[in-house]
Amino acid sequence: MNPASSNPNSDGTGSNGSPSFRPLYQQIKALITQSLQAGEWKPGELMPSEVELAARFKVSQGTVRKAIDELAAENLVVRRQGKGTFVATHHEERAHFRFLKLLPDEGVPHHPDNRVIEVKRIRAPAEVARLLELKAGDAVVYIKRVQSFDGAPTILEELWLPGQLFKGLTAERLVEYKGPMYGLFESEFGTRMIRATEKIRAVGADRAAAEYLQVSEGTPLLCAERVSFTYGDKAVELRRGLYSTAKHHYQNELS
Amino acid sequence: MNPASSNPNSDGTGSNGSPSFRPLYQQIKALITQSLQAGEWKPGELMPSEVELAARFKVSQGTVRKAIDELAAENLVVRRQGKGTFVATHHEERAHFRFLKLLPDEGVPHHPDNRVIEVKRIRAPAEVARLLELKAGDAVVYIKRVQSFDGAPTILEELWLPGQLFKGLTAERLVEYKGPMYGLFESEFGTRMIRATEKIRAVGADRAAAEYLQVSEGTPLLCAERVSFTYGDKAVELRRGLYSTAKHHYQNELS
DNA sequence: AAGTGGTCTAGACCACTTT
DNA sequence: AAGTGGTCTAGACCACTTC
Repeated sequence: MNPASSNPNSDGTGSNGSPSFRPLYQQIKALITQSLQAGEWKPGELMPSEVELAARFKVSQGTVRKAIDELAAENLVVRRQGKGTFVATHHEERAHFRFLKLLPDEGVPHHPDNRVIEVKRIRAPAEVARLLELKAGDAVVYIKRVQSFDGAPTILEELWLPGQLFKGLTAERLVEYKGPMYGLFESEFGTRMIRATEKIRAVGADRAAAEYLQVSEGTPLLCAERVSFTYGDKAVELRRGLYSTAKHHYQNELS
Repeated sequence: MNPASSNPNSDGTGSNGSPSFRPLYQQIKALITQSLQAGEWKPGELMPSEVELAARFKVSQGTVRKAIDELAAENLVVRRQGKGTFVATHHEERAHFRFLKLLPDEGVPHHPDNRVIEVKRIRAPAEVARLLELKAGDAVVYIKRVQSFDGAPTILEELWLPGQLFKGLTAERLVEYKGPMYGLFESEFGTRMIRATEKIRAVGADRAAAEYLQVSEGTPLLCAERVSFTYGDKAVELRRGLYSTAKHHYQNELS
């Protein structure tokens, strides 16, 4: 029999009954993504080999390969030649700077020191609820913190997280935890950020911001409003950061 | 004969004599890139089909395919099923907004109106020369312009371009030209921007900027310093933009 | 030596566009 | 009907890691 004639799409309709053509490798990709989301393999863990997955899904290795290629391009998994494919994790140096875009004008980038100002549970304001795709009044965790580089306070950040997903999150756990916050979210709360959108503006420091960042009132600051998403494009974090750009800048690549 | 045994890399050294392994498809990719750079196929034009290229380079279609896949991922070419592969061009709606990151807070994005303030040829200041990888004192074209959305001046931009590459560039040609500036550079000067890096800061409007953008002095503005590159990672543009972010924001995707 | 991801090939067929 | 890019397969071999 000809190989391609065993393609379940040969009848012109996808296996879901939809009339439009859906490549096999994308269906496989969706299945693997579901397993990732369900936690069948945890962040940092080794996934089954391409050969195993091909057998499991009854497709050729090349088809599994193409599915994993896309997952790797989206930073959901990491391939390592000779070792295998691993579930991506925020507990890696390389992942840290993908979401920390503020770099020093001179010198090598390093991790900021964190000072937690406030953690509380509140009802979501309308604007927050809208961006997090919640109902107004739903519980959210509110976090306020300041990050410093070389002792100089540089980032004033406020976060809003769906209360449902972050039940045991307290100031203590946030302070205790060493490493990036997304690592904490991933390990302790099973919520993995995979992409985000940011809207950036220039604003003047109000009195509170000026005090936290030790600048004078009215100093121009970068204001970055971030909405982060986990699997299935579900919004799971709203973050508003005020960046002092006296000795740092927001680095971006256009391509 | 076994197919793979005809791989010229089988001896463990690349055809360039380097000791490290270099996949065939990357060599093909480099050859195609050279043809793009040399202008063998112009922006917007149809390229040879995968079958033709495979014959030309004496490799399988799959190998050419993988090379073109990467070129498409880097936005150097555009694939269109049933039609062929085309050289990417800035004369397309889709390309415009890849380098125009400032979007309106509300409503649909549209193209700005341009007002050219100044065009002159000068000797490159040290800082400009450094970023453009020129010698200090080399000739550069300096451009200053204001861009408006709905009649409201929003972007004050200064540009520095290597004089060598932009010999006939005058204010007249800049004003006459309809469409995005990168389109002009591509068609009239044979220089195609393919990627850029930006450093973004918040600054206060100085007196000149305040006047051009019709805001009060000291108003916080986004300052975006862009270095653009053409084939071979050669820097070909320095651009410093001041953005009024009262009704617009810089939109970015993190992934 | 065995297992993994990575490369390359050859061939078939599908989806889409144009003739 | 013919040509293009897109998908899928099967098989071989390479580079790298581990045992």
